[in-house]
Amino acid sequence: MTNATRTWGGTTLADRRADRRRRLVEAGIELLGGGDSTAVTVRAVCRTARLTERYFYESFADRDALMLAVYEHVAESARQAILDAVTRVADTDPEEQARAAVRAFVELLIDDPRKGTVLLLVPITEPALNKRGAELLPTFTAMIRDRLPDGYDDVHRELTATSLIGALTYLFISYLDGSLDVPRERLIEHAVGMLVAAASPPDATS
Amino acid sequence: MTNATRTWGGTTLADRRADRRRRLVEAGIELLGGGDSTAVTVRAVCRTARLTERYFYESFADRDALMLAVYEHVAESARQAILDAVTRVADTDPEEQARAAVRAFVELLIDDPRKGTVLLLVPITEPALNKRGAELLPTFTAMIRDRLPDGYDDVHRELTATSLIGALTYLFISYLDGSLDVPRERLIEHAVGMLVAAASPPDATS
DNA sequence: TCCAACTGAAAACGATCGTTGTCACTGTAC
DNA sequence: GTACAGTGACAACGATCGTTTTCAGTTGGA
Repeated sequence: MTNATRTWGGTTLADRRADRRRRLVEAGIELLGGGDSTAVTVRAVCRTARLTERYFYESFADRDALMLAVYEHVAESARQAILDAVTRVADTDPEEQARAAVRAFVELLIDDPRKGTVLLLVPITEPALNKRGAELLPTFTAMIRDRLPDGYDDVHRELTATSLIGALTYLFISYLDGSLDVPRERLIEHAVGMLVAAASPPDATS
Repeated sequence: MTNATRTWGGTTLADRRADRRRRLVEAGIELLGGGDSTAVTVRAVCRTARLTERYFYESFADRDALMLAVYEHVAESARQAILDAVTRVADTDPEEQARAAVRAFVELLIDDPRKGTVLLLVPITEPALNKRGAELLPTFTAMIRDRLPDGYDDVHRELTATSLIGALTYLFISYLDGSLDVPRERLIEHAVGMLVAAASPPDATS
């Protein structure tokens, strides 16, 4: 049996367990960030984290549990980054808030492209995440749909929100893998422009 | 040694070989259409095609060769469907041509959702296709980029074309997996509307 | 000091995969 | 009818994977 209070090497068991878990998740990000989810084997994760398989199953029931934890960890950091950026400019107009959100997201991807890959590519790639994991994009879609003006019917709002998320996702993916070679500021401005245009109420157009 | 002219069961060797290859590709579409590329094992393909492994390697050097052939087959059918639809209305205005192209593509997806999955989802999923196979989306992107009005600079056109492809792709993916529950005609009209709006020259906007 | 908890490395197990090889059988040409 | 190309079912091989187990060493509390 284990003893959570007993100290070992200056730390408690719970601390060491948490540290090992953190290293495993970080190793998962590192490997999953390469874009090839088949490279994320239990052995590779353990080797990257400099741990043995025994400690893998100390923190995760199976490989899928790690996948889920990795995705959730990255998604949570993205949510936090966006939320922080928006609340930091909560007293400005909606366009400025959209700009702050997009900028925070893009800078997160640039600071750590692995996270961008995990966030945008892996939910589609990995069967373990197809069902339970890929809830970030639908969440964003619903957020945008609910912020669209009332001038349109529900179908139009759903179509517009879905289109926006698809456009933003593909923009970021292309920017990440280098196939979209544009200045960062132009990318941000374009993304913000689409959001703002969609948020403005309909006037003369159909 | 083989003898291509000798008849067997009323057909020549070349005919039987071609027929077996066709059945293998069809089995690949069937399995890959499920969205899980790991389900496409050599054994599963052969079982679906009611052939044995020996005939698999008669037509394909290895598993990746089949993957490529499946993708190319589906992509070619999509290209043909779009091209046929556009040429059929070659004498109408560009908006009507865009409508015909989108309608042809959407109807292809509806007639055979497996093809839509292969076309839109698999190039990202399957490592064997990440490099060589996924050339359909960049091709479409370039096609759209070159058809955008001259009023913008190259960066804007690149951003707009990429956004459009991303939006269309995600729209179709969402429509295919049922998460975008809208009437088919609305989907087509929305897609056409985006294309037409992007193709119209800039006026008062930046 | 002694014992039990903890650690690290690696072997082992069963499953599945891609790929190749074997073997008995069937239809066709001569 | 005999030899042989073609066929179909399946075993076999080596590799890799997820997962479990073993085992020798190390650390800290009693």
